[in-house]
Amino acid sequence: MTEGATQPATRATLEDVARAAGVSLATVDRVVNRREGVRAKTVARVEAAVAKLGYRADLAAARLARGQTFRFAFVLPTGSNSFMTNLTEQVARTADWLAGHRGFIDIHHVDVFDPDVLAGALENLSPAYQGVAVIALDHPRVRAAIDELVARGVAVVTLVSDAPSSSRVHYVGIDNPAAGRTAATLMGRFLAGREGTVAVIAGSLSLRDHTERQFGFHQILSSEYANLSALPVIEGRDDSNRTRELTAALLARHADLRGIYCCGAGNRGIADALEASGRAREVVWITHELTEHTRRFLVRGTLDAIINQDAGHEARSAARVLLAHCSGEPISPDQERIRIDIFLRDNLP
Amino acid sequence: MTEGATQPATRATLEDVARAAGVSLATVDRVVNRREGVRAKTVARVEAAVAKLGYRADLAAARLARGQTFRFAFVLPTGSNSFMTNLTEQVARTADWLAGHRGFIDIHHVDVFDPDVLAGALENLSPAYQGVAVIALDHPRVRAAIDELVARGVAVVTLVSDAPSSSRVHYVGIDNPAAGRTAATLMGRFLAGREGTVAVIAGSLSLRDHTERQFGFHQILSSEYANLSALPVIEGRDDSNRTRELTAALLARHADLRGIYCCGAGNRGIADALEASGRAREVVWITHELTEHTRRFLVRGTLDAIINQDAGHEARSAARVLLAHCSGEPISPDQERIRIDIFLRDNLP
DNA sequence: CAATTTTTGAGGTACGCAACACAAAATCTG
DNA sequence: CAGATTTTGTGTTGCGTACCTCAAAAATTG
Repeated sequence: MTEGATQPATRATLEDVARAAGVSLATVDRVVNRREGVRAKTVARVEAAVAKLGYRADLAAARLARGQTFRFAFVLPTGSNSFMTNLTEQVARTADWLAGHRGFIDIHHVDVFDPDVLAGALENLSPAYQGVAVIALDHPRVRAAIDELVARGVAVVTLVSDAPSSSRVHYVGIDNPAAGRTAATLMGRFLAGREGTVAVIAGSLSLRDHTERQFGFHQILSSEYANLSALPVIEGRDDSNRTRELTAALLARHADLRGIYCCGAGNRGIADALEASGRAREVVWITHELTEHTRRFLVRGTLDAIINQDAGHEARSAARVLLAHCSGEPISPDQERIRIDIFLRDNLP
Repeated sequence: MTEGATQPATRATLEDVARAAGVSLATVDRVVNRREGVRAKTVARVEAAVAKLGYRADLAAARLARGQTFRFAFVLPTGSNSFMTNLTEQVARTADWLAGHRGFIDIHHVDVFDPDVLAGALENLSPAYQGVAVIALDHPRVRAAIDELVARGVAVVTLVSDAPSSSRVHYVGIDNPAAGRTAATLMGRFLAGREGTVAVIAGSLSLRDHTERQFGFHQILSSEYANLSALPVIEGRDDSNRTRELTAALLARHADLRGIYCCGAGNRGIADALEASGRAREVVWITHELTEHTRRFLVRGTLDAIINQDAGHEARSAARVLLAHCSGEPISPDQERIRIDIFLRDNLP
């Protein structure tokens, strides 16, 4: 049977509310926009009418009337790897979407790995921005720069990499320790009791996200998989040539190497070394970020799993959060939570 | 250095375009809304001005001026399991959001497992709806009902369960065969070479999504994991009591049972039986849908992995697709693709 | 060149709300 | 009860676009 919760066919306007409450439009306006000078009794009457008619402000009309426009700056790394390239493109697409909603995004490219350069860029941002999204570094100067922006009334969200001790209003990105733990569980279960060593390759241990991932990874590996022992973390600087050599050396030195967890970039180097060694099939390799390269390695079977964060979601979420913050609307945490995606060969998008 | 792609501080309006092109507002309107009666030469001039100024219609203003409102019907199952309850809630939340964008959602509860009832419900839907989202059944009568709606100019999207041979404009849901393959790969890898049998429990094989999942599961299991042999599929009718008994019987009969893949509901019964048998730790159990129950089983270690589809995403996506379709806007396939989530204990949201 | 058709311009209204000014009414104060 | 104060009503304008009418201008035709 089709028993539906049928709603009124047409939306109630402010005028309808005014009529229903027996007050004027101005009073309703005062109530819904929480302005002063209305008796509590009247407020109650208006709110009752709002509830009764199910009045909801027409966001389109409200934004039009307010006539506000928003300018946001996205501070992203220069050059860089496939993930960052993709993120930049997703931000550009988001900008395109925002343009239809009275919002503008400027993309600023900065060397985000240098705290001074990054902090300087944040300090010199035009005061025209109501919001800033930045791939942060958890460094005192950067933190100070963020805090100053926030103090100036600018909404700041950190993107992909957080600065938790700063006063940013929101972090858009994954829980990195949890991502590391996820990788460790996959590694442990895929190796199912076999004994041997596992290597961890990070970009740089001065990057908070890489550190957190390897922390989570070690945590689970050591507590749950006694059969596996982790080798000291190697820093590959997110560079393929360097990771190629490091991986080749690893494979040569450790005959009992069972797994590689790469919590940064430089995957092409790892793939080359693994495939050259002839041990690609037996060594379980888990890495981060779905790119055209890692996709290929996964399909080919060299790579066993990808832990991913969806750059498109991150870009859109950052824009939504900034927009909501600037226009005083609430955000739904559910929708803005960035998930830790696991990709196997079978569930690739 | 902060070299940014700085955009104009304020958006260009139709008037700006008119001025730049040296024509009147009416002409610009004719061009941007593709009305007739404008010389090709003039069209080109206006379009050049649009491009030069980077004009983008203000969606808020456009929608306001058009004054259209949209009514959508969501046809969901009556009563039912945790997943459907959650989906219903997410649809309600989406309705709340849509209300701010001149859209209304009515939720109709129907026994979607009965093709005649479902088809009847679709046939009797009020003609006031511009769009319908339905958890479909791939059955001739249902297909015909969908086709008729589409023929009447109603946008129809299938939700969670598809009717691919119908003329629905979009399917919002996961790739079920791929989900089954994903489960099989996890099963195969978690069992890592051990020999034995694997059971598959479906709700009903007349449900397309369940069939597709078990198809994908068997496909990978038989081709890649010769060490594991699948038992005949069991139909648990998504009922916990029934699955409890069936699982208990399975465990009693098959000492070499290594894994259980449940591609439907009834998980509480499986958990009970597994835990009662004392073999919860050694048997790899993989199931679908993250609910409060499956979350608990996963954390406890009884359950090894959850294949999930995000009900919130699905609800929002369906609404966005319907809205876009009705207002002639394009959709971005990227954003509307529903992912096959894998949840381990470590990456639970 | 006149008559006809096509193209363009000018101008208006409406959408629902925000924001403001000012007057009128109600309430409170001394 | 007069005066001061608070609360409410009336009215206006503008946001950027859609859509409409009617007239003016330009191009095309016979």
